[in-house]
Amino acid sequence: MKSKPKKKINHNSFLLNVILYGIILAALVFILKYIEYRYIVRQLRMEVYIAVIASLFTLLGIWVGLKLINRKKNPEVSPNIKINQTKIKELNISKREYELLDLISKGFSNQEIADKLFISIPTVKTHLSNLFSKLNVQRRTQAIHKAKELKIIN
Amino acid sequence: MKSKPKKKINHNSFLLNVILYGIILAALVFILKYIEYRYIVRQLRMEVYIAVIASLFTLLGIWVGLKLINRKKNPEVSPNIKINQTKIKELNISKREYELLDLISKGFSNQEIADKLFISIPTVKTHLSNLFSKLNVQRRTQAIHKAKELKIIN
DNA sequence: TGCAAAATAGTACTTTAGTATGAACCTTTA
DNA sequence: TAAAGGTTCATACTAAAGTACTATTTTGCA
Repeated sequence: MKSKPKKKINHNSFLLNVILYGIILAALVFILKYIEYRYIVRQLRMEVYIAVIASLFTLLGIWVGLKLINRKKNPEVSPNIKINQTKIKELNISKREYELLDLISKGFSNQEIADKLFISIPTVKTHLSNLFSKLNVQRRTQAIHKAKELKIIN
Repeated sequence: MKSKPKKKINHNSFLLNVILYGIILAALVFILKYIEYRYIVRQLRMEVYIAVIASLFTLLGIWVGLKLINRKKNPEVSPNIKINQTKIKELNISKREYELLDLISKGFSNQEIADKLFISIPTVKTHLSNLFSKLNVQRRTQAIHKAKELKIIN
């Protein structure tokens, strides 16, 4: 085991890990077969045999599960959370309102939003006013804070 | 299997899951034993037998691994990033100014901040005005956005 | 101890934000 | 086709935020 040449894994390729897992699995099967033929009385110790295999492969499975999770987590870079679309619908926030919510969270003023979206300032105010009601807040900063808490914006 | 009374799991207790896993494991072992005595020619199909057990328990292990991860992940709430203290010093943001920055990011108005810190509104405005200069912004929403980008607040 | 930075406060002003109300217009759908 | 929801705009307000000074008091540190 120790004399086995180290396989260097310097990039997190999914395929590599699958292959590695396959090799380990195959190796374990052969080891078990080997043990079977040498030490185990076939009929009597079946339960033990099963338990050993089950435990080993459970651990392997846990390891694989953790690996898979890490693969998913790291590329997130963490500040980007999946947006809770359900909550948005639940609060009856319209597409346009959500658009404005996103813009105020980026620090734009009503004037800048109006220019950006080619609408008038009163329209911006109307949208925001409605949005604030739906979020149950009074100020844009509160809206931003609450929206982040509810995971409806990043 | 289908007639089995549903076990309602309404709280995510660790112990419960461990017990549940134990039960499932035990059940699988028994099922396998049963299959063994009925359908499998003992000596010849050993490899198949091992493969089945290994696969099943690997899947179980993956499931358990994912469960364990979820238990660990959710309490993280994830948006908490390490704050870049260096950047704060670099921008010459004072302790009080940083305090105000944190409060505006939580949606508080000048009046609320004044009440909370037992200072006057003009003082709040002075601090914020100075803070905005240092962050090179004009509005509190911009300040919040920029501060998050610079990782000096969460 | 004395100085610089920080914290506090004030006045006066401009700008931006937010509320309330009414209304027109456009899709979508019952 | 009429109702409903969404988007748009307007007016007239009030409230909050932000700027630009000046000035006093604290406080940390060389």
